[in-house]
Amino acid sequence: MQRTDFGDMACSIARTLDIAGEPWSPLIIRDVWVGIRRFDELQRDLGISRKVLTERLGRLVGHGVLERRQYSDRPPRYEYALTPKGLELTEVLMAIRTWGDRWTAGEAGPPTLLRHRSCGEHVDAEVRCSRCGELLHGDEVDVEDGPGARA
Amino acid sequence: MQRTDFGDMACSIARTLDIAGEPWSPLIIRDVWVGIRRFDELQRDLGISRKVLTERLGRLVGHGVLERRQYSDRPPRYEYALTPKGLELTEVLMAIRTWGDRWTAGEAGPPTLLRHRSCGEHVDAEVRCSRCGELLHGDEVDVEDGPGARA
DNA sequence: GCGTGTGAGTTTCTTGAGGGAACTGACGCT
DNA sequence: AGCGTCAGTTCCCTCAAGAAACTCACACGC
Repeated sequence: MQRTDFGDMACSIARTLDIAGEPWSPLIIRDVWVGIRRFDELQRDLGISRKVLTERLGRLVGHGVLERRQYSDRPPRYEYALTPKGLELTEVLMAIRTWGDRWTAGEAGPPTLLRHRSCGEHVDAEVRCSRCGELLHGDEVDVEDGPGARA
Repeated sequence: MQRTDFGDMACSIARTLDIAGEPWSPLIIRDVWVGIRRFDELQRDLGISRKVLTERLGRLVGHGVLERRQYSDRPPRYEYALTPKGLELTEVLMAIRTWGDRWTAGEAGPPTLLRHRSCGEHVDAEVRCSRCGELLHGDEVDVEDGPGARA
């Protein structure tokens, strides 16, 4: 958790960051997404401190992004899985990945490829307009107050 | 900057977070995007400490996401603007906003509306497949190693 | 039954980033 | 001369991140 609380700002970006924007949280979600679900696996893969991992997992579970479930009774063992809410966050992660591939990959090329099962191809995520389907660019939209403004 | 350096992980998400994932950075980019470009405006709007704002702006400029330019000669006054690299990050912000609207807005409704100039409507950002154009869901893709894996 | 190993955390300690508030410096206004 | 504005700096204090050791419940091999 950051020092400042983003959660009660009247901004969906700030509120999302409050849930999943702290350092490590997006990477934890990415790992769970690609199948790294157990505490020790996560700790090793990320190089995160165990204390912080505990705290982040608890927070993400608390916000309904991850679900903790027991996969062994004796000994008691747990793993984490994405909830539907968490699964939708992967769309944001894919958009981030597109940007990172474009602007940070360099000579070596992208570290990962995404294969879309329904079309079978290597694909990228694109951000498009929900009405006209065109690519949505930041300089082609106007941000206006919505009903939930000034919370 | 976080304690741990995400920049040299072989992951476009981690690298992107290293550039723009620290606390406050996405909100600074959002503000510049919607026209809040000056130091004092940003400080007031976000409630961020001036020290941290200075540091974040410098970092974002250093990574080529923002550009600092003088808009007055005497007295010397500066403002910040998105570079093309920074402007593309707004697509990520719009995807984040979609998620936040869906999962955090509640009764009051979304704090902001996005009007797409080319179609004139209030729209949302959707994440779609670059090949087949379908909505791209996290559970419909496989993540494979790319050429830049294992950096 | 005893030592070893494993998974899933806790605890302790140290360091350093974030928050707050005051200060600086160049200039404009009256 | 004095006040206000913008764009930062500087200072101090607190609290979160990192590292490493410790705990606890159990399984396994001998």
